[in-house]
Amino acid sequence: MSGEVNIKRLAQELNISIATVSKALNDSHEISLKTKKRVWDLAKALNYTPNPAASNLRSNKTKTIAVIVPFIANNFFALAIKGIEEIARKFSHHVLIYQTHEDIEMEMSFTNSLLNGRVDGILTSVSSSEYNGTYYKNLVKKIPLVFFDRVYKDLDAYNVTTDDYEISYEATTHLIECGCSKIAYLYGLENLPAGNARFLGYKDAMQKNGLTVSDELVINYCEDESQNLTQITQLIDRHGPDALFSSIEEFVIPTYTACRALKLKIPDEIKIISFSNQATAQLLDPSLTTITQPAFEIGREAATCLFKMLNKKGFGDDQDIVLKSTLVKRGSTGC
Amino acid sequence: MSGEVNIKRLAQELNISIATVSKALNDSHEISLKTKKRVWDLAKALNYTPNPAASNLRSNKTKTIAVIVPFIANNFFALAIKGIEEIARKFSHHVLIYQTHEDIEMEMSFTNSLLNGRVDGILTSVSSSEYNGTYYKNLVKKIPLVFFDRVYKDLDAYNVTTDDYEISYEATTHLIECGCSKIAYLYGLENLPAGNARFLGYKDAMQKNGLTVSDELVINYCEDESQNLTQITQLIDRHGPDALFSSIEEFVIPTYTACRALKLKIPDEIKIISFSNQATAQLLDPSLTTITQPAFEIGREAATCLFKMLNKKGFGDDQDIVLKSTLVKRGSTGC
DNA sequence: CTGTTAGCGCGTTCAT
DNA sequence: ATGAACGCGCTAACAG
Repeated sequence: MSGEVNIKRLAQELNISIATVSKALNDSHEISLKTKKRVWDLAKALNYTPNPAASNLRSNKTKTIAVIVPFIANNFFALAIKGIEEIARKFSHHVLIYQTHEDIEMEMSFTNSLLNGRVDGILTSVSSSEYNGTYYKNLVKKIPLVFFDRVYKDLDAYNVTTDDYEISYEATTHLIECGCSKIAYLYGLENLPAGNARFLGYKDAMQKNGLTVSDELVINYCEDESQNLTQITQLIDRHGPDALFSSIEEFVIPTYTACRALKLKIPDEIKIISFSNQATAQLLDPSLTTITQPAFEIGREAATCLFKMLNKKGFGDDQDIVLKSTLVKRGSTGC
Repeated sequence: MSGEVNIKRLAQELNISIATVSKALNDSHEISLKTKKRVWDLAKALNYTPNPAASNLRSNKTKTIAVIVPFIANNFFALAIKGIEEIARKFSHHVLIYQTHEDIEMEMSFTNSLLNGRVDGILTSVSSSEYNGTYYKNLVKKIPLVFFDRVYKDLDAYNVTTDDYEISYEATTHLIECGCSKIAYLYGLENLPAGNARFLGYKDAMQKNGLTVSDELVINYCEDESQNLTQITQLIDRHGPDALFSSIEEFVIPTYTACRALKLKIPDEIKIISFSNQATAQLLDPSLTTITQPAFEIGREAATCLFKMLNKKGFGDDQDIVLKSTLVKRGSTGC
């Protein structure tokens, strides 16, 4: 019944002008309370909701933000998105999702398609496949943008990250204190600041403790998952490390699979530590010592940051928000 | 530079009318190829993209779909969303995400906010907290809607589900063939067809094999996770089942925690089987026998189904798409 | 306090 | 083959 219900319709039924209805709906102070009430009541009765396209067109605001991530089906990003969604709802905004599959071409294609006013702002965790600083340098001038977790440094944009260097340093030191001296490093996110910082934290901790960092003990993540298993198995076979430091969660399954296949006792014969969420860790026995990033909070912080930009409540001059990760010590490091 | 670029601007620069530009951009057959080329070239040169709000307003199409799920940070839904996003991109559509936290009020509030033309269609996996058939009965008349995984039956809407009954029957039979006779059931999604079907599959398999289904061996999922652990521990303590059938992944961690605490050897003293994704199962040792739903494919199928509706390529009269789950047999059932 | 008017950018008549 | 004119639903400037 009743076709579409818009302000015109409300105006007709109430015998007042369209403009008055519009103002009343927006609770303008230049409309009498009596008129407002009449409008509100009818609006509610007819289940009126403003047409978003029309008001976007007019106001240049979409009440929509976009989230661009490498993957959705990933513990970290799924949690981050959850956080973003909750903040967005608090600000009555809608959330568009895009996944790049680590493909920078797709990433650019998505962001470009968002520059025509489809969204008010963008939250992005960039692809690790390649580094295109100049592209983003231009982009941040065109649309409010916040980087989270996977960021581009030196860009005059807001970054929400975690203390990758510090926590890696701490974790490595922990392994050393547990008696390890030959610690292999499973290197992920090599093209990104986060990956580099993690590796640096490991290296510095090693050197600080008089241990040598050898290339032979470092494996780089390979998208072909079976390759990772092979690499890890070979590394253990050939060099017999007494610990494995996995810098990304993707290494956890191949690491455990390799240790099981080689019948290595964890933590007696080899200790393991990994960046990983808690749920994954809880499933392992003996439980894995983890570095857990506050993914949910990162999402919330990043979104909050974006909404501050949108509301032009320009905050301090600090463009970097750094959240703390947690080193959750468990059985697998044996202390 | 150059302010906004819209068809007006293109028209001015080319000294032709706005209408011609509009038609050229839409590749209308009433425009000469020569003119089209000029328009396309300039459009590309100026990086023109149509203003979505304006074209939505005019065409009543948004090229956007909404996905409503209970949780985002959940293996199943994250994978389903991944599938949806991929299909949406294939059809050049954007994807809005909403999470209900199993709250039916929020669910209704979201869907209501989408009825004013913000999206072309909705994909939803409904909340398990309560059943509101009449609400959805009306809703499906107002907007193209596809239910996936968590559906409302008898609604004259398209449903994409899995073979819950059959796979539960199969899994229970497998346990029985492994020698189990006292199989406890961890009941999830009690308010939904999927939950009921899973339970029924278990019950039927039990009865078919002459085993009794006792209330004492059934636990209902409790949102307070610690409660689940307590319940499971007590159940094992008091009734000593020889197998646990977990009907939702959320039961896996408390189940394993309980068995570890009670020092029960899996699978020698107790066998475990659970609905769960493969990644989770791989982390467990001895590995968990799982019922794995094709989450990614469910997402893809549901989205494909929605786009068929949108393109009015009305398909067969079959409103239900049922995908097959997989029983991945592993060590934990001992055969 | 209320109404009139003029667009926002685009697509679609209907003329020419 | 091209253009003029109108309107989608809403907001904002200005008048009264």
